Amino acid sequence: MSSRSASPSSAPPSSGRITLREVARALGVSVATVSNAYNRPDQLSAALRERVLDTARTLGYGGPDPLARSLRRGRTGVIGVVYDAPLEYAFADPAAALFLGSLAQSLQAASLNLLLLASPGDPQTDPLAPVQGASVDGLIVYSAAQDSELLRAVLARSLPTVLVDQPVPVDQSVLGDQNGQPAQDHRAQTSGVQIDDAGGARLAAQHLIDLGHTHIGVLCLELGPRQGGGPVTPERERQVAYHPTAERLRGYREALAAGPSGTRLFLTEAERNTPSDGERCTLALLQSEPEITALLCMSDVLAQGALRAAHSLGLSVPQRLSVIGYDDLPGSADLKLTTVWQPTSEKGQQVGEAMLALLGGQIPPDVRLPTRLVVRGSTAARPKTGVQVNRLPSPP
Amino acid sequence: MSSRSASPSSAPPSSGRITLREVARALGVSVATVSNAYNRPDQLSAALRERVLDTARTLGYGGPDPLARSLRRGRTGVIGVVYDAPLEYAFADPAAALFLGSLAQSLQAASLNLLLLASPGDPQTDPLAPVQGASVDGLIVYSAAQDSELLRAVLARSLPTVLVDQPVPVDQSVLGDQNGQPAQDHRAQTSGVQIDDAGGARLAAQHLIDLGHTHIGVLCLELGPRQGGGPVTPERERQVAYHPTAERLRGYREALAAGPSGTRLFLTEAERNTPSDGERCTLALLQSEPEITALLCMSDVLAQGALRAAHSLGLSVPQRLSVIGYDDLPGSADLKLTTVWQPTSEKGQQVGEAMLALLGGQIPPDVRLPTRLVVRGSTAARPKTGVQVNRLPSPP
DNA sequence: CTGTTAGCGCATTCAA
DNA sequence: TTGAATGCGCTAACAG
Repeated sequence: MSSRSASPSSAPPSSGRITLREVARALGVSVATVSNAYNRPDQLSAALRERVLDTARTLGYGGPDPLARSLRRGRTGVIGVVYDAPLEYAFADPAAALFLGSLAQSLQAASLNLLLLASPGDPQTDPLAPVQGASVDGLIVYSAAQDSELLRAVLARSLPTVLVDQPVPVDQSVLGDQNGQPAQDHRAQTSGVQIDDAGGARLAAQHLIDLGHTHIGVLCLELGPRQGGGPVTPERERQVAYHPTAERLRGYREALAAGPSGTRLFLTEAERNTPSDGERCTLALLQSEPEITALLCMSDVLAQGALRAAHSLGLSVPQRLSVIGYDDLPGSADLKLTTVWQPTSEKGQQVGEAMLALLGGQIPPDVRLPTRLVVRGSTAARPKTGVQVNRLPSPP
Repeated sequence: MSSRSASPSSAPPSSGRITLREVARALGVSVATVSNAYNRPDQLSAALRERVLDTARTLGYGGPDPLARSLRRGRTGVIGVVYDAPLEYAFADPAAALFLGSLAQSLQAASLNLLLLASPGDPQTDPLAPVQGASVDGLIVYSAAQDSELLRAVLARSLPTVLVDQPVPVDQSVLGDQNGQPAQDHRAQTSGVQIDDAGGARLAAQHLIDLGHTHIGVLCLELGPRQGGGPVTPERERQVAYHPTAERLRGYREALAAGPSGTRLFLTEAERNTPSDGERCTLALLQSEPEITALLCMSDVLAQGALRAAHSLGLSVPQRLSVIGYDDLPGSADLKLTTVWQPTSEKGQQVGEAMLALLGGQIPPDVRLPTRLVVRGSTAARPKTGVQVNRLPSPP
């Protein structure tokens, strides 16, 4: 890759980058003095310090090497954010972007930067390599399947860790120690921040039930990593790997159980959290279940696709089809989307603060943030029975 | 912060983290062997390797310390992305998110991760510290004011660098060397990827002129870092610090110059690239210039705000007010927004590839990507003269 | 195949 | 105030 000479027994300022030592030598002072000029100005005279900084500039020395400094100090000033999906569409989700933005902001206050760690889509490379090999002071897990290798790898690093929208595993065996030596208890360094996923979902489903809907479609986020999408069988539903998905589903079911019997849910799983996938799922769902008059979407992004599908089908919203999202993205108001709001920015901030606390040696309590139903224009009472609800065109 | 004992002359496995050496000692082998077990499996017998890995696990050793490894190897596997704005709203811009996503994806192919480097909003901390102190193999500048301290600091690091939507400075003096020692020529390690900002802008303005509009409002992105926003005076216009803003403005002006005389532009500057700021600017602009029948927005985000403003003012789009955006975000199609498309994802990919090339010691040619006008439903011919175009309600 | 050695570039005791 | 010495934890020669 590079042809840099690697001479073990080398002449001093051989190639490329200038070091602190060379600056010291050029000035005839010790390395400690130069180091102090940068790190402890009070340890030398202002005049000398000025001289040091000056010749450093002259030599083109840009200050202490961050890497060496980190090694020596034992801190990197970097916090890793772990995704279990390729980053390409971590960013495609506005809710994720929002979260990251506020997280970054709260960490910046402590001069910490964010390192994005994503499992590569490429199955060649080890998906654990990023978390295992990152030089970071702490790790934030944005969404990892429960009981996954990835989560295990994160906890195995025994770094300050914050789990977002995901319970902190209590079982030490996640660390997979098999011999006598007990693994360190990661919980001392692990904290969690979650929203009331199930509660919000319950409110959403309740709202539709109150409006008289009896056949309700559900557009699910992924149930597990790299699975297919499509209709959700009961078995599949039992082994949901992503916690938010599981919780929202639970919320929907709870509302259903509390409502009039005879109401039914029709579940379908999106492959990705994108509008176009939401559209595709909606089309498929309405095709196979024409009696559906309302849709519960696990994200506003998916709901946006549902709205598109309704439009292309000529089904007016909310008269013929009610749609509810989740997240309440900025922009959802323009769409007049009824949805479940979650405090995305605050979540980012709380995560940042939890990390800061952990870094400071404290153990912050787990945080649980509320959700709310925001009723806008995309939901209405179920169309009267007897009317032909969905006139679906035959598939193209 | 922590009470870790720092004993210089210490007993071997004192506290906390296990090291490679301790694993070696526990096994009675040399450190090289343990290192090889991780890095060069072909250098030892499978059996021994297994034994090594086993006892490592037993001891709770999670593999070589990434930091020390980086120091030794001279590579970190991290690429820094530099913003000149607080990250909190770097993410708020979907175009930025899209770009970052595809960038991350293309870098992941080479097992590189992205470190987000933003100048803190907090004026206390040194805004250059992040770029100066980041342990990275390369730097990508997403948007920095021309001739800024920040840009200088980036180039001063003499790392492989890719400038996005921004010309590569040719003037060596940006490095600010004042003494005899000439600074290294950064251009050997610097490459640029841009879009045809001006061309797209020209098409947009041309489109409005062709439709007969004569009084055109312009919603500008920030002209320079941390400035006020509001009406743009000619002086301000002459010293635009952000290259894309300058180029788009130039494109608008070019179309104007080529069109019928008498057509006028009314410029206003947004403080931030957000819908609500776009809305605010639109309101202010239409208030002070009621003859405006069309708006050129420098981003779709701003255009979205313009649409909102038009809606709240009761001005129908496009009958009473034409609106053009810039970027063509996913979602803009749903808004039926006429806009200038740019290859955001491809840009990210090209930037990634340029960085990879630089890292490989090559010097990739600068890349220039095309833009296109996408005409949708938000633009139409200028309303007939004589009609009271804007009946503005008095300000609330 | 395995062990020894010499630093990567720096921050920090401690003695001067 | 300043300087000399000691690793942070690891990898890459090279010698055995």
